[in-house]
Amino acid sequence: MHTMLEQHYQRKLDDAFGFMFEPELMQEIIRIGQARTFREGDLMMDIGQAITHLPLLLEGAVKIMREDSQGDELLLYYLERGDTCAMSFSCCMSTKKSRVRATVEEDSEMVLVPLAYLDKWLGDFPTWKAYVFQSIDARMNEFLESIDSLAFLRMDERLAKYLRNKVMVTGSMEIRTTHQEIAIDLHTSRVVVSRLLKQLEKEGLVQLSRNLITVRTMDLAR
Amino acid sequence: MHTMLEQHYQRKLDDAFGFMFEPELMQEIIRIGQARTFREGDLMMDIGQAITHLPLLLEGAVKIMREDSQGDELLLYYLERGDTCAMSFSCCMSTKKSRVRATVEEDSEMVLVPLAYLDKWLGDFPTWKAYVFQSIDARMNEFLESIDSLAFLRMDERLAKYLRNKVMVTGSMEIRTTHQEIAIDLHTSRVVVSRLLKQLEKEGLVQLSRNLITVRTMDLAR
DNA sequence: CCGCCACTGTAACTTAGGTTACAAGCCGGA
DNA sequence: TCCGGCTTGTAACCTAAGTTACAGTGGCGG
Repeated sequence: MHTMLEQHYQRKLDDAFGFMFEPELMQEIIRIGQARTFREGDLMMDIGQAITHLPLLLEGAVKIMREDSQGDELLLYYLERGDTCAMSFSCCMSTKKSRVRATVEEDSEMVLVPLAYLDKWLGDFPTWKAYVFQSIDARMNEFLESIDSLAFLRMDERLAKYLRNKVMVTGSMEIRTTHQEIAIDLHTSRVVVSRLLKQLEKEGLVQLSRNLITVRTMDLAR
Repeated sequence: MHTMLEQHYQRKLDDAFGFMFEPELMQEIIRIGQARTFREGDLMMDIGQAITHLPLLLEGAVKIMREDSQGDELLLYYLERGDTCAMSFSCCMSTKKSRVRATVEEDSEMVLVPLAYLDKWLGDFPTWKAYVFQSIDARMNEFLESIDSLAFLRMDERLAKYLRNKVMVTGSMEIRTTHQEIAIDLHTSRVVVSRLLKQLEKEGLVQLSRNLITVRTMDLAR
């Protein structure tokens, strides 16, 4: 049995989705959804794990990664406020197993909706349908972006793009991370990242210190 | 004004989609769709071109490629009988511009449905909805496959995978193409392809001759 | 305050893959 | 039949990126 979302979450839900969903759908989400809070570093979903709910992100950031059989990883994209996992839609019709890993990048709040409702709402709420297809579109674009980067860019360009993206997602020019972290996200080695970062520093584009990269210009290469 | 699909296409439509769509939907497609035939090498759709119709493939194969601003290309996947362009679904809600190039790999027949009907049918026909989401799921999987290959495989493994895939799509162990063609699809250089193919030949996995690669075993490197 | 550990810098080396160059074979058309 | 263009093979070379090794440094816990 369900209890309605508490005020705190209702307000945030409204901030993130109120402008796009019709009131009846918002009511439905409040009635059905379960609120969840995650802390930075939490593993929200792993590869192969069964998908049972759709997350609607109210706050924070979630990092979506791919991993191969050898344990090699690659960052795909971030989910932010107003986003959801577009792959759940199609999973819900077929596999129901996650093909990606989702870890919490910044403390996050979200509302979880059981998969069963997704389909029902498609017919009931036009704004839900629009949101679903818009999410799928956004994710397909992210995939194409990833493919472009991997196929067409050199590592220094991928690094610059990564930093730019990180600034966008966090909204800060101060990137608090280690070279090792970046190496994992880009699927390269720490030494390579240090080398290329040092190059960017020599060009005056960033400033390096321990656990911190300060971006000096969004003009980062290109 | 529309004329109904002629018998020839109706039969093929039934072969490719009859088992999955309800009769009312098949009737609707026959009433609305326009049949088209393309020849090998034809450019069906280019990047930036407006999307107005959804293609339902009855026969043949269509190669989907990505291109960057410098004109560098990369093969994404093939569409075959029973397939459709999943990206059109989401395009239809937003951009309406193609982000990929579609060229005809083998002479193809298809039925084109104006985008306006996609949305309508979603509500009217459960099998259509299932097909749409299953197509999206399949394409997302292809994207993840591409990303995995680019991020985690060496060029020799990507080449082997490419050849395996080509055998699957064409249903023949004889691959009629040039090293240059392969180089474009994998976004590498002809010399590299020749080098690696020669290696595969030395290992007894393929046999090379002019404009022809004969695959000797589907065991092509794992 | 000391010692440890995580993080960073850098050198030296290796390797995959891209580039240039050229020779030779095949094939179709004049 | 001969020419020219497309295709393939291969060598020699270059560059980006991965690897190994090690030194220095900053911060935190004991």
